[in-house]
Amino acid sequence: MQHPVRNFNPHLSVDCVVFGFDGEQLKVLLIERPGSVQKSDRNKRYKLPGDLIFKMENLESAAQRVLHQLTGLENIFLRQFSVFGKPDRIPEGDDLNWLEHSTGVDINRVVTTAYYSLIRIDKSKTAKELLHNASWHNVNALPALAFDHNSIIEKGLECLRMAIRFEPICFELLPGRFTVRQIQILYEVILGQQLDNRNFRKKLLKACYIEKLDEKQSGVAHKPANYYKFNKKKYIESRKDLLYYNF
Amino acid sequence: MQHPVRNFNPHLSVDCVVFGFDGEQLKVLLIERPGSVQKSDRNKRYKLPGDLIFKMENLESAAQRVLHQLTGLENIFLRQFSVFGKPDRIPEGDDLNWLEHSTGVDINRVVTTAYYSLIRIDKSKTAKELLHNASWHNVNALPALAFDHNSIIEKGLECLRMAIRFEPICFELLPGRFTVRQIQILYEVILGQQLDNRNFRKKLLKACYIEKLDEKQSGVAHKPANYYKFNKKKYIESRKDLLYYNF
DNA sequence: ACAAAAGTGTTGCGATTACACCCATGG
DNA sequence: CCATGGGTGTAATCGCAACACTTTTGT
Repeated sequence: MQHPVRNFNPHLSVDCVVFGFDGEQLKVLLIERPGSVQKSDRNKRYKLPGDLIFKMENLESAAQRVLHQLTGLENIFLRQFSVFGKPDRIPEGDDLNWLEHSTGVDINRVVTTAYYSLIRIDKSKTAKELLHNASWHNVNALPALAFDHNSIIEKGLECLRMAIRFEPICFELLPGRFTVRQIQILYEVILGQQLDNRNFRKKLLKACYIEKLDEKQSGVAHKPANYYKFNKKKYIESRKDLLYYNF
Repeated sequence: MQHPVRNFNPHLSVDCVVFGFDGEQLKVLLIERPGSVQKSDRNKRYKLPGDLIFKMENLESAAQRVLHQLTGLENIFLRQFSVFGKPDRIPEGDDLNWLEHSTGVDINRVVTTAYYSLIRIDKSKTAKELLHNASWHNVNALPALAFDHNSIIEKGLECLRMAIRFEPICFELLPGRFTVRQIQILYEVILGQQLDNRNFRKKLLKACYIEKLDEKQSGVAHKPANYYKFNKKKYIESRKDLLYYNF
């Protein structure tokens, strides 16, 4: 938002649902709008990270730009999942005023392309280092957000749920080495359901791209868990001879 | 495209991949651009049906509008599947010239929201009744299209393939009553693979929303096939107690 | 020794696959 | 009576779900 006004396309934006996992809960990264704390929309002072795009900017680049500014990371895992373009999605009044004020652009309608993004909380700037107005929120306990951002998150989460059934993208949320338990909890919080640990383990470990490391937890007051890593190359190889449709 | 120029939003369009099924092949509806037959882009004279959207128009309404003009149908089955927004997706030159000329709008970049749509060929206007410049093309033998429309179709088809594995949306492509064989061929052409007819039949008919009718084919030189219909109400009912995630 | 989480196998069931012949009709 | 596609059943296999106890460590 520090860019010259004339470079923005006033009709197009991107919004990012940034998921993170702290080991227990699925988190979403929200921005607190600076000017909005005072008034009646106190309960809508949070929004998704996002921005208008530059006139000649790629949509995905715009999303990467927004996330880079926010987290300091590059090449973030991003997936486009929907477009939100109802003419009234930005209600007249405070939301609109804020947007026009903060972008300096006369806006009559914005279509936003929504991405979800998976990042490792430990790799991104820590809470204190994040831009002062960004913070992680539990996905199950979100405040009422600006614009239609609650529904964008809802839909993004649905798409994430669908996606993890088919592709091992969860690993984007985990540190490079992890225990089976960690992934299981991650699946559980994303799917919103408990999983049987024996069956989960079997299913997970039979995948050739999950590599057992020669390292164990230490300093824990119980049997230490083995560490594993995700081997992306093997995964991509294995996809080649995978038949998709089991009809 | 017969609307006053000033109502268009010059940055936003919708494009529709309209699928149809003639009993043998999966078809896509393409538009022939009027002015473009003469020159070097003779091989790119086809495009997807689509249009810029009005300044205050809903994206999906815009898609419905485009399809209504084209086919005469209302309430067409539509599903948004992606956004295409690379700044260079409309190459400088003929494509751009044509677009600026035909819309009367000065365009520097268009982001298009892509929908796929399923229609019953028999319900839509017949080939002769369709706007003179629209025609059905075999999805496996498409010409080189304008803009990035070939990749839009490709992705739309992928999404359709994914979708029919989970939802009985195929019926949108079939007449109200149909034989098992017809659906099987439809699945086969969408998935691009042969299916065992005994297994297919079992799987299909155990679904409670496929209703056997008291009608048979007549006038065929073999055992006449029974007709079935799709009961949408029963389908929606049955979804309620369906558990999605079989993890 | 105790608490706490890691790790391990088996069995039954339901779903999926593979596969070949008889049936009803029109010509 | 023949050609054509419609319609049917079974057996083997695979994958999934359910389920409880032993192991390893720190305190």
